[in-house]
Order: sequence, then C-alpha cells, then structure tokens
Amino acid sequence: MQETGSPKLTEQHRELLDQVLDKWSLQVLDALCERPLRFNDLRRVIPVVTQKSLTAALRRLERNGMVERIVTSTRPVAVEYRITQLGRSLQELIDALLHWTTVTLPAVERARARFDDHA
Amino acid sequence: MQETGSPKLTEQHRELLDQVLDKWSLQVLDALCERPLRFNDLRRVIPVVTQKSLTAALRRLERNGMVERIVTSTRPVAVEYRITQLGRSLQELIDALLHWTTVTLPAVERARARFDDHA
DNA sequence: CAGCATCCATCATGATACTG
DNA sequence: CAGTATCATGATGGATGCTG
Repeated sequence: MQETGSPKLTEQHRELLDQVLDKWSLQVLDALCERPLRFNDLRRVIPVVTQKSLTAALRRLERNGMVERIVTSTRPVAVEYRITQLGRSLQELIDALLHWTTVTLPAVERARARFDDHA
Repeated sequence: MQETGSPKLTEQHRELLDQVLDKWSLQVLDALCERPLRFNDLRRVIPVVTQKSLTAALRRLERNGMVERIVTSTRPVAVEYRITQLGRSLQELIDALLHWTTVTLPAVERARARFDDHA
C-alpha cells in the first residue's frame, strides 16, 4: 500500500492542526508574521479577542514552538511575542489556505445559495 | 489593491476555513477522496464518529459545495456521498497541511517537551 | 439504511475583578 | 503592562431511542 504523498491523518496530526489552526491562532500568526508584537498590541490588532482567549492561543502556540515569548525585565515588564521559524513555515500554508478561500469563495457562495434554496 | 499572495483573513474567509477544516470534515474529505462512500461506510471508515457529528459534517460540507449527496431511490434508500471538484481542490491543501505536520511534528514535540519541562 | 429528536455532560467563551 | 482567577453561559459532542 503505497500512497504517493497521501497523508496519514492520525490523531497526532489532527491534534496538531487543531492546536494551530483555530480561530485565534490564525490571526495571531498572521499578525506576528509582519513584526513582533506585545500582548496589548495583539489585542489592538485583533480587536474582538478577549485576554483569556488571546492568552490561551499564545500559550498553545508557544508550547507548540510556533511563537517565542520574550520577556524584558524592565520596570513594568514588557513581553514580546515573535513568530518562530516553525511558525513561518505554517504561515505559508495558512496563506495558501487563505488564497484558496479567496479563489473558491464565489463558488462556495453559489453552493450555499443552492443548498439553502432547495433545502 | 493588489496583494500578491498576501491574505486578507476576513471573517468570511475564517468562517469558511472553520467550516471545512474541522475535526470530522478533514477525515470525511480524506475518506471520500479515494472513492464515493455511503453513510454507514463513512461511519466504519471513521470509527469513532457519532452519527450526529457525521451528519453535521456532511451537511456542512454539502452546503459549502465540497461533497455531493446522491440519493438512489431504491428500496431502502441508498445515499452516496462523493467529493466535488471544489472538495478536491481543498484536499490538496489538506494534504499539504498533513505533510507539514509530518515534517514538523518532531520539532513540535521537542518544543512541547521544553515548554512542559520549564513551565 | 440513513437519518432526526432528545437529553445530558463537557467545554469553550465571555464578563468581571484582582495582581506582580 | 501582562496577565491570573472566578463565575456564568452558550455552543458542542456523545448516548439513546425512534422513523420513512
């Protein structure tokens, strides 16, 4: 059974994708891709996120090696988040996904209209 | 405004990705990519899915034009699900994602170990 | 066979308040 | 500034039973 380039889709792989492709992680990676940002910068860039969700997303991304957390022990501590090499490799795929949505959205919307009409 | 390959990541795009990249949809598309399958076939191929979740995933995928639902009005009705052209275009990206997980999983696991040790 | 309806547990999310 | 802690709640997921 040789599947050329065909995936495995085991629990491990799915779990990893779940951890880095969720709603907030996508936007965090997208934001950090341009330049490192601090916690409250991220809150501003991703306007509707709560601290709790943002903290959770950042911890998950950090744990999976997608972002680095850099603490500067100045007076009020400054914490900077920056994307890692691993994170960048993921971002390329996310870009491909976004490109795909851009290209296929019209067809998807037609499909939705058809479905909603008929059903 | 021409952004070569750069994404927008609007709510619409994120919503579409959420609808087709969820846990079960990935596995459904993966299964249907090889050949069309019937409802209970899918339940066997994706062993741990409940019919509720499978139904929901299939409806979502159908609504978004990723799979076709083909009803054969035989005696006990036969319902076949098959992937569409749109679905296949998505599957290519999913394959790329799975390839990415395969390649990066070792590094991710090292990152996790480091994180879990330290914290 | 291919679902739908219902109930229930769990979880993710949000709002709010507090801290080093 | 960059969080943590707590409570409330709404969405999800599973188990079960029923139907054309």
